Amino acid sequence: MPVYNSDIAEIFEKVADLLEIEGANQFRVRAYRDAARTIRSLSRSLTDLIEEEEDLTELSGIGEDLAGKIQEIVETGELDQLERLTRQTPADLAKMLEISGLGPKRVRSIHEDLGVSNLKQLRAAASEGRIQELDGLGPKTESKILEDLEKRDGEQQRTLLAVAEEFTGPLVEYLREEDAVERVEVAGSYRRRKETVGDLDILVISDQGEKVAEHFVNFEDVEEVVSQGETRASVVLRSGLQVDLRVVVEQSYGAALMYFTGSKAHNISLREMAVEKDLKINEYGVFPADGDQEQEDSIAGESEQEIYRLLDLPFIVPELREDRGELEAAREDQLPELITLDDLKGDLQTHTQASDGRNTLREMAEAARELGYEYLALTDHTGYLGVTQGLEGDEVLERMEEIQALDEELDDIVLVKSMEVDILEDGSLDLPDEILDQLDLVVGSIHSHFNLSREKQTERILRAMDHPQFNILGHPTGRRIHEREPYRIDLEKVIEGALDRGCFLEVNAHPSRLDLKDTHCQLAVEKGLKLAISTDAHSTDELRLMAYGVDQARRGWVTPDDVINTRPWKEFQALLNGS
DNA sequence: GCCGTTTTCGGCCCGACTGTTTTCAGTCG
Repeated sequence: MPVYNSDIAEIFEKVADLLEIEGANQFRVRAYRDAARTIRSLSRSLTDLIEEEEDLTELSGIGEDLAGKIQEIVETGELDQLERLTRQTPADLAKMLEISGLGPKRVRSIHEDLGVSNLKQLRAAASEGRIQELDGLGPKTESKILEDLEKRDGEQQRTLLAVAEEFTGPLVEYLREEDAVERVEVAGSYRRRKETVGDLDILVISDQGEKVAEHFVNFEDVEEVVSQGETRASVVLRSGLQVDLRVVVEQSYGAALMYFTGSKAHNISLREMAVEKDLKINEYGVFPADGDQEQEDSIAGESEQEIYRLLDLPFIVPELREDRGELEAAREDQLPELITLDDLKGDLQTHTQASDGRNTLREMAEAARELGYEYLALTDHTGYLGVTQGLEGDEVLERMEEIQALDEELDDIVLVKSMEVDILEDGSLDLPDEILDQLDLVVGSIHSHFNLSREKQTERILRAMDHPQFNILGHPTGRRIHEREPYRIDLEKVIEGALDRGCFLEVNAHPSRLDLKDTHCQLAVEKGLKLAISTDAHSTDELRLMAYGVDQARRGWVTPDDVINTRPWKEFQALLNGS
């Protein structure tokens, strides 16, 4: 049973929770959390790194001790320290940390003074009024705990970026209606273009914070006001999405935008760099470390550029601000020139009415032409999938003739004869060779037998890529965010296999797929593999989803050169033919 | 527990809001 990075990160997070409740040194707790974060954002598996005898202490936030603990987890699947901790402190206490308003101190006191060890007992204690008897806690906190416990039944989760965007427009527009509002920016993971957002972080420039906060909490979609002050406020919308508002004056715009964009890890690293230069960064600006904090003493803060410059760094785009090596790269002037939407010359996975799409071939072609594409691959499904009414045998050949005919008619866009071919359980392709030979582009995808072992699934994909006509592996891990886990594969082997065979991996741009994900893109690029960014559009409207694929690729450090469909048609064609 | 162009010991990002207090601890982002 292989141990995954996420397993190790989870163990470290549990250790951190329990240590925190025990009242351990906060910096020691932070070390475990930092390590967990580093591990989660790693593109390579720790199991492999250990196998190759790499030095784990090279990783940021991993020292001798934690490297040893990682080794222990990889070898035994568990961590002795965690077992010991759970004997002292019930592991269920950690769940109480998730209740808003409860941190380690309060959880500890509730446990020690009331004997409460799990959420059920917490609910009982709260409804019996025993919580408010404790020192430093009162009736308000108690009723808030009860409220949160009730709400948890409908488990809140992160919101897809594309869904969050729907809520953002009207809210931003509403904020602008208030005269005191000079400028509105949506920051946070939204600005970093993360695939999901936990909440929305909105920055407003104004010198009348209180007025703006008041206007904000009166938005028609607000269900609950969590907090409200002179410079910040938090609300929960009817959709369940939390929105945090922060108001600062113009002179602090850059500092506040940086602070509110995050990531938290990136900001902490920046602040540490500032400390080394005897400076202090907060959301109002950059100040001398020991000086006053009056606004006029600010050395920088109006723009993000200015703050980076003060730290001898070039501007770092929000998508890279994850503390995943961007600061080191910036210091060495090695930041990648990231791909943009404009770089793409074509879409390489689309569907029409011929299988499960909504529009006709012609409608798709015209929509792609309007987007300014040079080429478009029409990749309807093959027959294996009953539900999608894929094409078989002669139908495929007829289809290719249709594509060719329309291609000849339209002289300003190339229509690529292609199919999304099912990869069958044994790794063979769902079309006979003589038909595959007729295609200009083959996208191979897995749509069945998701539960094979990691070895078998990897082998299946490698065998499919062995076929000389195979070009692009569609949605390589098969995940659907919040809906379906990725199938188990050894992605590193798949990437190396693709390199060996002259194949490419897809970055599927659909907002609920985004597959490859950001760290996978980064791994592929590091290994020198080229990617295809495709929408998997099932209608003309969905061709516009390309932007999400580009966002994801940018988060994965992808440059235009790393992507095959940034090439003009002739070059692209040559690339497919392996030259 | 990690880490080092002042350090191998002594630091470790920074501020707002709430609820409970009567000056602040705890929580949160």
